[in-house]
Amino acid sequence: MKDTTDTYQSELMQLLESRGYIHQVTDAGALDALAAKEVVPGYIGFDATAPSLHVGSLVQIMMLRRLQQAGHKPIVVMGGGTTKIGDPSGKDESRRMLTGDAIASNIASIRTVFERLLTFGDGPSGAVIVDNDAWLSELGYVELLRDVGPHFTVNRMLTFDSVRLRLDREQPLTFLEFNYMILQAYDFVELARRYDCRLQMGGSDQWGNIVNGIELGRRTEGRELFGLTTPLLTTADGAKMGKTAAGAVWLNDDALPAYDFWQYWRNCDDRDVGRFLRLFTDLPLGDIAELESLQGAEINDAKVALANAVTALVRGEDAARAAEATAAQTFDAGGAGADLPTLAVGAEGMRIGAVLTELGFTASNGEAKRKLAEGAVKLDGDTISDPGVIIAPAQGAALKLSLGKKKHGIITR
RNA sequence: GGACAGGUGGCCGAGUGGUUAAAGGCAGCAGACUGUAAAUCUGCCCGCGCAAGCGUACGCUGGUUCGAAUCCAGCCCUGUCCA
Repeated sequence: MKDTTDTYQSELMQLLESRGYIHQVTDAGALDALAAKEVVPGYIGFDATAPSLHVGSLVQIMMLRRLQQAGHKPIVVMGGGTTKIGDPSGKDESRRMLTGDAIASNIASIRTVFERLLTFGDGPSGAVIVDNDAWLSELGYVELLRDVGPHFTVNRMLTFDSVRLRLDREQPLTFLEFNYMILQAYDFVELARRYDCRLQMGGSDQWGNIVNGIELGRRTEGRELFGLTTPLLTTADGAKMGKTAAGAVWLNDDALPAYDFWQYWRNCDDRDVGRFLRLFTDLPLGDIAELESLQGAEINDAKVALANAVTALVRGEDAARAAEATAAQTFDAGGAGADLPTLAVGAEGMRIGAVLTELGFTASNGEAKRKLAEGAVKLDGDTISDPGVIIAPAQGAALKLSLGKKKHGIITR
């Protein structure tokens, strides 16, 4: 499963392997051979529990992009149907169920990101997006039992981690959730029927679900299907990707400002730069090797390149350029860039603590006062420590308010 | 159904009647050092209030007491063992 880069024939497998996407593959040799001779439609399923996906899902999205770059057909499966059930994997508790309306609106919103990263169309390698609710909700119970039921033994289902963990801990696992793995397996088979889909990809935690689909496909359709998982992505200091104290790093424009998105990448750990460049940008491997080899402070150039490239992909070129320009003005020139968060106050001004909280720099008035006392707050470069200060910019003027070195905002009237 | 053990701040985990907004650790924020990195050291770390101060908080509900996270009763939940 490793060190096979040289032996892969297909562009797809070479691309995935060389950029670090592959954790496990069901039958790497056969998949390689298939991808070398024909267009392979492949899919990844996405959750519809929130109006935006976050950085934690970006590897999967990029993998679909790679699939398309290698000439194959990416299928985005929105889990409208399965979201009604909730994947029990990796959780102790049941997920709350969403209404159909909420799911539909989440899907519409999530879709915008895919439109940036994939090329949709009817061509052989045109991306498609489908909602598994389309077939799952029409499934007849008796029909499903008869077609799929005989191929799953409860004995085996009980051995899956997602199920076993709950049972071992005597936590309830509802019948509804117990069926999740069956529906996901069914998805794969249904996609094989409708789109000739041969490959399912996903995070390493999806391995069991993916293998189920492959087996179901072999038993019901007599077809060989393939599965491929990515390594579990963590940052160099061991945290899951995409979550910061301030919240998730959302992909959608309206869920997180582009400047903050850019900063997330700009501030990544030195040790992550090369890996992230390979996974999340289209830069050629040669360029990446060069950026990665930068030492000391120069590695910051690589971080900027990373932030620019990822932001351009996910948010668009303009957003990336604006974010970079703002960062340069703010950090290098000590000024204030246009992309910084801005707050307009009335003629009567606003107490400084309230301004900090309003900008989202501090969580409460109390925290704002503590930061003032610590000497962390600067107004136009001058440290402010008196919580009684009222900020009231003159008409048309703009003041730069900073908390620490990284959080900067603009106050206008 | 029975017997034990336990439910404390974002997480882990001390605390068995007052001096406890609650030790310690992790996470987080800020300062120093740097490179908007890591590591290290230092400070902060429930909310409201300019402030004096006030309000909430130790599973839930009631009780004892001048005073309870700490004692009592009932209930809910979790873990381990028995049936």
